[in-house]
Amino acid sequence: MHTCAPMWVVAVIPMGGRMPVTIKDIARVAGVSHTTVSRALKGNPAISIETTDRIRKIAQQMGYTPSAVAQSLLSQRTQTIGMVITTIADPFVVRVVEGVEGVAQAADYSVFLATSHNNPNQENAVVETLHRRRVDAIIVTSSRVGSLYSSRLEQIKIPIVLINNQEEGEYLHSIRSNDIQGARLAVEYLLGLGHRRIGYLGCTNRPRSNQRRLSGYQAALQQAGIQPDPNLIANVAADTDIERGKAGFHLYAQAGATAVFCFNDLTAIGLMMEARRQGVAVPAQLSVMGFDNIEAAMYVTPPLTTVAQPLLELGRQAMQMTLALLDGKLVHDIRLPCTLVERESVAAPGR
Amino acid sequence: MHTCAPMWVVAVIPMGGRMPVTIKDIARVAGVSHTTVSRALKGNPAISIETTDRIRKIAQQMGYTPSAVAQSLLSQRTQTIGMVITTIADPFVVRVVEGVEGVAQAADYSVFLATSHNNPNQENAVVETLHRRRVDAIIVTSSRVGSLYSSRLEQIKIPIVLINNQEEGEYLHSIRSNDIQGARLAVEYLLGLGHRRIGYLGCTNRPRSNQRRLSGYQAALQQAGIQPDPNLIANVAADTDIERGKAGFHLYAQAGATAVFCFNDLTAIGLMMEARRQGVAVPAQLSVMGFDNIEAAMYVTPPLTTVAQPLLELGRQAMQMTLALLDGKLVHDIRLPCTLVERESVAAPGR
DNA sequence: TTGTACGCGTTATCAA
DNA sequence: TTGATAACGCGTACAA
Repeated sequence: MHTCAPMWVVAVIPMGGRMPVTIKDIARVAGVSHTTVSRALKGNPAISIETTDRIRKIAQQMGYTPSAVAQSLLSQRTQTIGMVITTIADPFVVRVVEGVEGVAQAADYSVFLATSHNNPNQENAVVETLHRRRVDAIIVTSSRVGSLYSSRLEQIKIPIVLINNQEEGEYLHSIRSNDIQGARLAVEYLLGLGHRRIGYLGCTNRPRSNQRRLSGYQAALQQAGIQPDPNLIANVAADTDIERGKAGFHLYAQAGATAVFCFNDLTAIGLMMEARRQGVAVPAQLSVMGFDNIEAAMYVTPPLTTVAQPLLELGRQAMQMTLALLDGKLVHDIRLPCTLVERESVAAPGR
Repeated sequence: MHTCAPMWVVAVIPMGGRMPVTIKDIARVAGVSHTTVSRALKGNPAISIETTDRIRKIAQQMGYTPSAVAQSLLSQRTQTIGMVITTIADPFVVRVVEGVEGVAQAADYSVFLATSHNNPNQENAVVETLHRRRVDAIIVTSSRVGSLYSSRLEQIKIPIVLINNQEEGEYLHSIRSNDIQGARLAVEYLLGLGHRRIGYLGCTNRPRSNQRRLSGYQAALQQAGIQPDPNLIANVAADTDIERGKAGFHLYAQAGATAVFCFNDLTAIGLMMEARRQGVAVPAQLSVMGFDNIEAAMYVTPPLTTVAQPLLELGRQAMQMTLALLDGKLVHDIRLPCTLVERESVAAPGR
């Protein structure tokens, strides 16, 4: 009697359950113990070549993928890191995330994204969640808090790397760009063009960075023999960076600045928008300098002259530092220099 | 004999190992079984009030956090989803991620971020990694491939939600904005202002969306009794959207368009940059219309008139759909309408 | 060369 | 009211 079963059906592989296939499933099909399967898949030389091949073939056909969950439970390592950010809506953050993710992926680490919305409670909550998930390390960007949950972080004994953090901490590792040097760079450039009445438009929600940039600004002025004028310095509280920038227009209108150095690019863009609305030409009547070099800085009119923070590099090195820490290595904090990006929003002061 | 032990030291709580504390550690300290600890922490009414309180206090002091890894192994659920994106550098993607993450966090899900760089191999690799980590579901944005790994996705029997995907798939769920309607909206607006020679500046790396927007463009023209002129249609291959936009300037220069509808905002911005460089005024001589309504569209000069894709909403609803699927509910694909955002890069054609 | 037994941290079942 | 035991998927020490 002739059946229709084709020659090449060697074994009937049962599939179609909802659960992922495990080494036990493979073991059952292959007629060996799950231990043998485990060894075969890892290329353990103790297992005969034929068995290994056979098992691998079956595993492939059954679409087997090892469970990182089970492996983690055993190894006490999840190959996972948590990235705590204020909000992904911040273009500053985006580049940093990009840097972290790239290095992480290359090192076979996966990244949990967790946003805190600059809210201390939520920041505590996400840290707690990450710990529950047993991430191997945590990277935090631009946190205001730090001190708040520090006692908790003492208990969670995993590497913590802070990027441009606003608080100091003993047991934490940090990496940041050199705000002071960056601010000096900006102001020296303006001075070099002949500006004497230079404004500083700062913020209130990132006190530490703001303070550093202000210091750099003041240092550059003093070195040039100019006494900083308080009227030319404004730390504006506002809902958004753009709003802050618009609100800072008085530095030109009232205080008579010929150039304004802004806390960040979005603030600078806001200032330029307000200037245009008021019919003030940038840079002919007012020079505007940003900080960060976000992507949009290239596209605005005029293209924004700014201080570039090495955002991508900040993220990359943060992840590299994390890997080093996970490797048990000693690391020292890192401060990356900023660079000036000359575009068209700054010119010599009008006569 | 008098010892120095102070009265208030009720128990010596051993701490300071590198491993996180487990319920067994707590059980040892409390002098009960780990089962009791588990029950007490979960508020099981079988455990006496005092024992429960005592155990909870100890757990707190020891800084206990349950291991999601162990819980996942048992429950076969990780409360985790994977988000596959091309690159976080795309402002389009950023908003979508924001939407997904917000809803996920509220539902107590964590999000793995995985970038594919629009590279099919890497896309396969990240899907494999996510499966290894036993994510409960996967959300993919703007994938070109889809078909490539579909056979693999058949084996991984978890919900897959595609956002603005470029390929069709049977067993996949999808959510996207209505490209055709959005494009019609744009072109009808231009027609209403009196434009007759309207260009379309498209791309090659997002064939499906591009085709849909082109269709909408053509439909609007035909409905107005205008035969689409092939010279006014350009699908430009370029490294970046900005480059594509610059390259599309010939639609004005050679083909004599009075308005150009661009595939996306960055393309439109590139076109405006080139126009400015060539001394062509936007919108006086050339109207430029974008698509997406990314953040930068507000800041460029002139502010870009564009079609808003509901990016945040796309992300939100994708995650909500995912939650519904995880809940075993039936869902149907979603198409969200686009809206027109009038700004200043479009005007009536010059006489 | 292969299999058995145990443990990772947690929950569920059954027994006391 | 509490405890012992098994199980989730995997890897490893030890035994055969």
